[in-house]
Amino acid sequence: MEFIEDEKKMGYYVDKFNLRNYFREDFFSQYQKYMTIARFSKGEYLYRQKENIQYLYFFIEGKIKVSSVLSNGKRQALYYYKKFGILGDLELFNRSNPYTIIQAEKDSYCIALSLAYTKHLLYNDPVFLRNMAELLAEKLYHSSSNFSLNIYCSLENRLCAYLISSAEKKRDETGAETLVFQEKLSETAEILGTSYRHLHRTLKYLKEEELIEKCSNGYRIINLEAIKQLSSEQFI
Amino acid sequence: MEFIEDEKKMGYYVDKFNLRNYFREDFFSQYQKYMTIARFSKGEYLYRQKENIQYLYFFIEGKIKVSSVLSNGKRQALYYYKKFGILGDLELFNRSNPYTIIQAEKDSYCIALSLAYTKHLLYNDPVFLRNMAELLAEKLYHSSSNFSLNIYCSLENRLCAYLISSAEKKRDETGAETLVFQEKLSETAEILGTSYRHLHRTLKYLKEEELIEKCSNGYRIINLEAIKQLSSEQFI
DNA sequence: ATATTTTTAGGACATATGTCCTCATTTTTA
DNA sequence: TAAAAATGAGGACATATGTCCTAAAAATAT
Repeated sequence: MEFIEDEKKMGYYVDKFNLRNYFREDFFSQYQKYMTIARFSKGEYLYRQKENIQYLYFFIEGKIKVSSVLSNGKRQALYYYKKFGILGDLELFNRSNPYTIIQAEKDSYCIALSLAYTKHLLYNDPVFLRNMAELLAEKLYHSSSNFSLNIYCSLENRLCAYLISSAEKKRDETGAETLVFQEKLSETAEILGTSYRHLHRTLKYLKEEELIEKCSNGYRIINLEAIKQLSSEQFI
Repeated sequence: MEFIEDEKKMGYYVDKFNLRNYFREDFFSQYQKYMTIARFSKGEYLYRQKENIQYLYFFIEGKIKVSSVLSNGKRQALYYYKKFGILGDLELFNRSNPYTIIQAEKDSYCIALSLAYTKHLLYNDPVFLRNMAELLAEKLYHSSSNFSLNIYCSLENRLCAYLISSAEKKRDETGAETLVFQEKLSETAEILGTSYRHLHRTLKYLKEEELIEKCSNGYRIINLEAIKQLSSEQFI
């Protein structure tokens, strides 16, 4: 990690992502003293297992992977940060040391809030604490849903849910707008907790059933309704 | 739910479970005005989906099941409250309405804190908020670990982890202390997210490998080391 | 432009797990 | 105590998913 001193850019981000909203208004100037822009190179760790947390990060740009690690060395990807988000909430409040690794997948930028001199203030800042509780509640809900989804639904269902959540609108040759899925398949397999082989097999089924079709750089969704039905609309 | 007015018992529980520690000391008397003992009959719901949360509960006694519901009507048990714990944290902070059902499995007692008149105070009580954040962080960590465990480990591994966590010390005929697992198998299958059939098959394997043995009212662990090894020591 | 690496594609086979049954045993209810 | 219901036990078979390989296609480096 390297720090980038750039007050102007910093101010820009503070406004863009409404960072003031995360804290008590009258505390903010205190916190601001300990905020810097941080840059992580591809592959670098933001937090490692059993390390004490030193910074809370507001993710700005790049791509960051959260995964848990098993003793056989395998990693289960839990989440990817691609849009704005907060990193370190779990680590800040969880006293036991979680077996989680957070690593930059691309060069990434965050706003780092050093905890050394601000922790006591943050622990007495109800706005911040409420935001953290909401964030954690949201992540918990996401994690529980995911857990149930994994237990009850076959990969076909989970894949459909994932297709919907990560496909993006693109124009095809004819100029029509369609949803196209362009993630790397190995990464998708990791997120879905399955083998590449099986993911591929399942994509083939969906192709054969004409719900998706292969296109130059990914898969195009051609029967969105059917995919929605197969996906997590499993949840009431 | 029925309320039980019993100031004496209430005071006893407040002390026994250190409920004062969950709040700002000088706010506590305010909260106390809105606390009562609540009794739920077997089968009754504490929270249902899409209902607004009215009480935060401190679970005292009985047994309460948390589960998520899929559209096919199936429920995935997520957690059982058997010892002291707090209910409603997720519901209090999660704005979206989660697909979660919380139901008493046995007649149960809680201390109910009505939120109608205390919410604004709780939202400005850093001690409470910090406790909630810690609780949510712990639950999130538990849920994520569970998720990874489910994805990477076969039922044999998960079952071993569960055996360890829920077996209890008992004396056998000779007076020696051993660990005995006495949960209902159908319930265990639900928690582990598997079919009764497969759970049973897996217990049989463990029996054949002489890690456990059938005893009058459950299974006795006879090779704890081996079970530990198969279990979540999967986690580094 | 060619060589090298990464990604996509899929065959063959083994294993984990689910569904559906049947029956014995235990617990609960009448 | 007898009848009914719940729980435990397990056979047979189908399906989901994993592992291991091999090869084509695409992306990247030399």
